[in-house]
Amino acid sequence: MIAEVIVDISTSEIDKIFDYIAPPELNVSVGDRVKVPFGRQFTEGFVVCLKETSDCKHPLKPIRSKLDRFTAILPEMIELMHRMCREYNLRLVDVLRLFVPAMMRGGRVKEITRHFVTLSDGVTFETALSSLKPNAVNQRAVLSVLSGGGEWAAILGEQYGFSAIAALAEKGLVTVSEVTKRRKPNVKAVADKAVTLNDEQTAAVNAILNGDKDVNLLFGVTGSGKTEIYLSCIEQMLSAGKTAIMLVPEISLTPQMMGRFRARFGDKVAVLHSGLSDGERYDEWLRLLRGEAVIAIGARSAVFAPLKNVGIIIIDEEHDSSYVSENNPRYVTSEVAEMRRAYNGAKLVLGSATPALETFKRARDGEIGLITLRNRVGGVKMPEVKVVDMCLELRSGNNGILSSELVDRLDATLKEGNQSMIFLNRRGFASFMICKKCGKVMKCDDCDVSLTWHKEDNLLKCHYCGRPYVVPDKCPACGESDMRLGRVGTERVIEEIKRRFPAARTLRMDRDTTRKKGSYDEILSAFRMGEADILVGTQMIVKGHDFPNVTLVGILDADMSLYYEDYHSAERTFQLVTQMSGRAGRADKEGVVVLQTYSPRHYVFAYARVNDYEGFYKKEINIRDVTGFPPFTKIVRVLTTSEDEERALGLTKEMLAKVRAYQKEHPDRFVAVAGMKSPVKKIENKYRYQIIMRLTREKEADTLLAVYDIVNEQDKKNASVFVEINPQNMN
DNA sequence: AGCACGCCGACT
DNA sequence: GTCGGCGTGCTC
Repeated sequence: MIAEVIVDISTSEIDKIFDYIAPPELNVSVGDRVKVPFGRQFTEGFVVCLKETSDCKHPLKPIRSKLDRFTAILPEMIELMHRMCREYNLRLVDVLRLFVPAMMRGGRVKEITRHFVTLSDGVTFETALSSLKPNAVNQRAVLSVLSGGGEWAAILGEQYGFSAIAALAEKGLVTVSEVTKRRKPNVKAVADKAVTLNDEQTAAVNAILNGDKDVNLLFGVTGSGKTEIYLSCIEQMLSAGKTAIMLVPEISLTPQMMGRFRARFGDKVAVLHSGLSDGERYDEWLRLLRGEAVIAIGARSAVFAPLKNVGIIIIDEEHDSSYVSENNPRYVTSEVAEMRRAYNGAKLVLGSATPALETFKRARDGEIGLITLRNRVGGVKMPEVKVVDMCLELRSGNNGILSSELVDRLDATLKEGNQSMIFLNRRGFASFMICKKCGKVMKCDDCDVSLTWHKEDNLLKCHYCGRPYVVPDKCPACGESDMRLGRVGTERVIEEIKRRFPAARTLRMDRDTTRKKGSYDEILSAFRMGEADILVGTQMIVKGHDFPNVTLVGILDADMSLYYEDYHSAERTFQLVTQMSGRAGRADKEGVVVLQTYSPRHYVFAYARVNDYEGFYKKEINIRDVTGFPPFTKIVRVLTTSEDEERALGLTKEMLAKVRAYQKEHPDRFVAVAGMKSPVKKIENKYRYQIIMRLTREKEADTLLAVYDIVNEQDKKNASVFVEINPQNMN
């Protein structure tokens, strides 16, 4: 028997299938991890196929051994690997590595074994006791503990001494057995109220499970009870003997969220997220593989959960950008979910209050089902949104960060004893240029996208067509010379608040204050417990946490994401404002949102103010259509990195020439092609150059393959090239 | 990724 | 004369 093996070394030169002899006594099967001789050493590898003959010219070497007692990779996942490699032009190994816990590779797995003591077979408490000397006090004590069932040797030993256990074992009265113990993440179940679904929810569950579409968008405002629908769907799938995968954004994987699943499903749930130790992660993964757990809940990588017979995959907050992995094996979670769904004939649910434009378009086009939830559970009202024009503030003499409206409301909220949240929209490192007087933002004439300031050459550049612009010394619209680069920090906001409200207790949450593990939850629970009046933070305070006493939400510099250099910016801003608004107010307390902007008349705010997603969608999708951006086109970025700048530049130029030649042959397939330095020129001592192109829908799959071919045929010594479709950011 | 093979400079 | 520099080529 011949085994096709993929060796666990991540280099493009080695990323191919190698044939090995599979000795019959090893009983190798597809999906096993094996140790194989490779060159002059031994390496780990994955068996991806078994066959009778090999067409390899060299003599084959035999597989040395199996690495695990179980088959680590399901046949379904081997097929998924091939599909992902084709789709995203990835390395086989890189994809396989996604399928197994990192700790398993390189022989680092340690199953914790503990010694468990029981009375030996055929020995009763009484007979054992009678055979002991009366002065064997500790041995007698151990026996009395064991009469009520077994106990861990560590616990018995600590209390009565290990010699007592050894003595009893010596006499054959007790048996010490090695038991593998699972490290279970500490998840406390929270009280799971027996909830009866309302009519809308019942209809949704029915549509998901029995509707004519296998993929459904569950579109419902925050608070419309989506989680309850998920739980109910999963419950029904389990009783039909199927398994389930529940995906949530990393940041929403809070103890409360997991607690709810644990309360409903107990040990059938396995949790997979970055907060687990390697050991916990491995054990949870193994519980899924062995079928001891049948629900996987986790962040995007949980889409690779080793579950057989998947009945339903749910992606909550479907629009969240964390579902697209940023680098190396780059994949889009919903697309992978669709592949697994198709394999198993399962259901796929995409849930969101603010779906990605592309998803909503698919639903409107009838490609996937659309299930709309119109009502909030308990009839909670959406808060009132006040849009404050910061240009007016400036003109009336307030050039601070906080508008007078926000200051007044903060004051009132403090006096009422309620809490406020202030959200600072500071994303990425890119800076745009804005006029402090009229709010004019520098944009590309060709692309209608904000320009980004490049420090090294002091130029404004368009990230989509590469066109450079000179930094203006005065505003082209109003002549004002006070142009600024947008960017404020959370520290400055806190300072400002301290200055105005010395008595207010504040908490700050951003990347700096949450660096330490667990500090994220600490800050949030401190705020929930009322230990502070005002929480100031970046993106991370946005996600679904319930703070019953928050009645005021301030959004500073809403323009920051509006004029962020990519075409998503309006969509992102809408999502942010909508979600942030969802934090203000509860059934018994009405909430207010103060939104500060230099562009008060921007259509995003007009729709966000009244929570009109569909209105926003119609407007935005039309703009995308006219300007030729996704979902009507595909943006492809070919990023080349190398420690040698000349090498990166040379490779980029070479590939650019080939792309241009291809473009000449098929002009109808391209909107634009440009080559440039990456906005962040150097990361980890590697120079970065990129080619950005926009593909029309005309034979886009073929064009993409052609681009992959151009990349793959390049000699990539001392450099690496990777292709990204619709990148989330272009640093 | 490793590791060997291979062909040129300063050392006991 | 040798030890050792790391360029490049191969791994079923």
